[in-house]
Amino acid sequence: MLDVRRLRLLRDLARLKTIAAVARAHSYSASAVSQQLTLLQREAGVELLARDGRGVRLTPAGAALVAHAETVLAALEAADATLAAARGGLRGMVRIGAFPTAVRTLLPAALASLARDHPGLDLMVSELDPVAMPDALRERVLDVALVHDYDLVPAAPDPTLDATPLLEETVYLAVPAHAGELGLPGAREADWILGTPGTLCHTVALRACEAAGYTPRVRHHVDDFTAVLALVAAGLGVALVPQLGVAEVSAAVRLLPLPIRRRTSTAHRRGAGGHPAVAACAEAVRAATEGYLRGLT
Amino acid sequence: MLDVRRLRLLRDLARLKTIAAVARAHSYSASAVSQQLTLLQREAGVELLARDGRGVRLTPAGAALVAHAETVLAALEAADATLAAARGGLRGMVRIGAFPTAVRTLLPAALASLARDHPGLDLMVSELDPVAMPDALRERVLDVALVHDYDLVPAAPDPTLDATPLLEETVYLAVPAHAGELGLPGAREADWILGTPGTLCHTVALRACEAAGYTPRVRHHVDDFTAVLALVAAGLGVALVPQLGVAEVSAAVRLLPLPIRRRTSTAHRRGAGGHPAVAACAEAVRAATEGYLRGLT
DNA sequence: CATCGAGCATAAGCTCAGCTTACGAAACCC
DNA sequence: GGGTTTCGTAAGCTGAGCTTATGCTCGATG
Repeated sequence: MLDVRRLRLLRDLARLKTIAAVARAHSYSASAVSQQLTLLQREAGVELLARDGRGVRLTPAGAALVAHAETVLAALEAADATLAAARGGLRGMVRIGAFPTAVRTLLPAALASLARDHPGLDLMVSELDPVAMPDALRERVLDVALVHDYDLVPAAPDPTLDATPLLEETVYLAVPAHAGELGLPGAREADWILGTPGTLCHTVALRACEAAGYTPRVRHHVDDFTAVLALVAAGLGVALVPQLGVAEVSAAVRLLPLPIRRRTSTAHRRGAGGHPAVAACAEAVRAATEGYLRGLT
Repeated sequence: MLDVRRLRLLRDLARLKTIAAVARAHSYSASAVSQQLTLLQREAGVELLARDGRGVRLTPAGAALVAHAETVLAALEAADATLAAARGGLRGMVRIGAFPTAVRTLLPAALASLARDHPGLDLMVSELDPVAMPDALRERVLDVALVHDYDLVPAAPDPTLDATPLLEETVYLAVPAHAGELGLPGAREADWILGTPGTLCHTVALRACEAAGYTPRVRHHVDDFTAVLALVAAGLGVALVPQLGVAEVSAAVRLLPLPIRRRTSTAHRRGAGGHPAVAACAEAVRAATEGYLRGLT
């Protein structure tokens, strides 16, 4: 019977593409991973990977085995979840990952209700950029995460994670109130305020401009939307801001709704949905979101 | 993450009831099994077993974990199956278990066609009593087995195995031609020819008589149905014989159909259904059965 | 009721799976 | 063509997990 630890390495290889990366993710030496994958191939009796340049790539058989590995690991995660339930339910550490805006808007109420209803839970919040969430979940650094999903960016459906939709917002183009231009095309010649490179916001803004037929002149790199809006109000540039990012609207800023939608979901490792603490967190965030949206209207 | 080897031990404990039996099944010392299960409990953080007299029993949490273990192990078996398919499909050893009658009637044609169509397969047939089949499958002594399922005996649906129905027969009461009695009640005073104790045939005959309101006077213990019919023809007693058991009917034997049905299925470990060799065997047996039945009418 | 055997747990010790570091080869980049 | 990255192999060490030995408890049996 196949060794599950090795299957996990193979699955991670499918995602991380290189043995060295898998080794880093598992805090192993690259040699150890290489050895274990070689042994897995011997067990399997088929070539699972082949050299490709100075790296490796999965053979079709390897990819097929990865699919099975996903189900095996999800089943193990589910087993863990029912054990956690048996262990007395809502106790222990839960690590929640959220993007900065959510930490300000959605999470406070959710955390308060969780702390009140389940005093046995040790909640830990990590502010993280959305792009880093999936990896953090998979590497078991996080248990629950708030993730984004734009139309513009390839949302790569992830077989190792389960996501349940939470809310959908419109994205605005924030421009100084006195500005004359309207909409994305009009911002072609404007100075742009983007997130720091590598963040999802950065990518989305680039893609949006690209779709409008130009590359923006990037002038500032700021992640915090309050700060971004302050810069816009000061007339220093334009920026993309999602609905959640505009808590109080300054009179010096005009918000032009764009046909870009931002969907937010709560995510967890597949199989961990049965974990009572995970389920409680997801539910608390959902309730807090509902409350927050009701408070806005 | 839970250790799969330990989960397997727990699952087998659920079936075999005692640590000692699990140890025997795995060719381990009882101590090793005990240690591993203790470690599994530590990993789980819940009591999974509790002492019960001089044995152990599963706690509810333990039973719940066993259910998850089943799905994990089935997924691993499925992974094995697709690897076998990738390995070039129909090569390697396949061990088939069948009851004696099937070995005579159904299997020859099936084996011939398998050997012809898939020369890479190494077929091994083991004659085994039906009651021993499930264990042999689980312990990986067999890959495919022909199993029985009477209305009379508790067919205990087995979550670790998959069975697909193959054929259904009537069971006859075989009596000497000159005998006057008719049906089961009339055989109350007769001498009975049964299988050796412990076999399924033995149990079924006892149950049938029990249902008719008496315990049979057992005179002979014979498993081979040809031999049984010879004894009946010689006037030495009566016996239960399934349809497959009566190849050629002697004039000295009268067959009275009973309202007892015997269903035969092909079975394999859950998840192994995708194994090309296993699938080919099951299909060959099915085709051979069809041919055999067509030859009878 | 005393004895015996079956089942389980713990202790102590040994072996091998699987990790590490060290090294070499091959491929991309400048 | 050096420098860097990636992978594989060799050699060696450590700990997980096996064994045997021992003791305890429970139930069956004469």
